[in-house]
Amino acid sequence: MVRNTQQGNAIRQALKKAGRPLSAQETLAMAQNKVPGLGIATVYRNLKSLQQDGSVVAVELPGQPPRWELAPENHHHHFLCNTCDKLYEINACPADLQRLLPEGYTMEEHDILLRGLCNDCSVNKNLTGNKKLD
Amino acid sequence: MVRNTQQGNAIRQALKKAGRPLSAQETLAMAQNKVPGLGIATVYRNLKSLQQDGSVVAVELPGQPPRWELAPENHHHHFLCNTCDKLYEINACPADLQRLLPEGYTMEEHDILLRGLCNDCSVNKNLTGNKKLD
DNA sequence: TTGATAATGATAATGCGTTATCATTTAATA
DNA sequence: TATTAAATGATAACGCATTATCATTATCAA
Repeated sequence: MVRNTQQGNAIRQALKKAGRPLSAQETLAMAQNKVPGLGIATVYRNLKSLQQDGSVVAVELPGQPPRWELAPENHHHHFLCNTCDKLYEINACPADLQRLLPEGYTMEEHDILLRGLCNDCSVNKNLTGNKKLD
Repeated sequence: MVRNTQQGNAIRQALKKAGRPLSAQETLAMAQNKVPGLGIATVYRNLKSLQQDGSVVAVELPGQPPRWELAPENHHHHFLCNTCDKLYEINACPADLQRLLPEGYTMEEHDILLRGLCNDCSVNKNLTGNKKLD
């Protein structure tokens, strides 16, 4: 029998509020704003069961541990900021992927990850000393 | 002072002959055809120094350890076969990636990984009992 | 050929993300 | 409210890829 716990709620709300895939540590940090004593084991436990019931999806990245996002409604990709290391959702997809395939190959899925500077980091980069934000 | 060893040669030849990025284990297996006693530590040692001198590049994949390929001449992407798990080079690139970016974002790199069945596995899939190859 | 030492092979150790353990807490039902 | 067992928190243990260790081997300049 599944119980409605403060910790579980805080974790789900963190993912929802973030609106982007979170790492286990990011999830912990955000959910601790609601439940200060929250432990990392509980984060992993909850992410795992949310993934198993289909409400959360793991986003695998090249060369780093997965992040988790609420089960997406639409096909989409991601953008990883080289500066703040946040992962963002990109609601778009290249049109001509099939043409990249060599003869005889069959494409079943595709992973696309764009990297660079997110809006926040692009803005901050252009600020000089006397123009700092907050 | 760098020495020219059978093991080092076998490892470089394996990468060259394969023509696709190899995992550490794949590299070991292929190079052992030339040097049967080869150990995995030597594979890692050589891959690391080849990477450091720039003649080999690590290919990071989502959710799995890296593979290594000879330093590529052209920008390219990869195709991972869902059946044989081999990684292939794809010498093509989508044209319209910039348009995927949200306002204010700056793209610096992009990773693209196509998945599905390679030519060999596509062919084998369509063979019935009495039509087996080799 | 020989001597110095770079490189190797076997394997123990490491790092790190994740999971298991278990005593304690807490949600939910009676 | 008391009861029961699901859930939690602290942390030890695990899995696995990679690296360090060290005795041994093999390269190569003299």
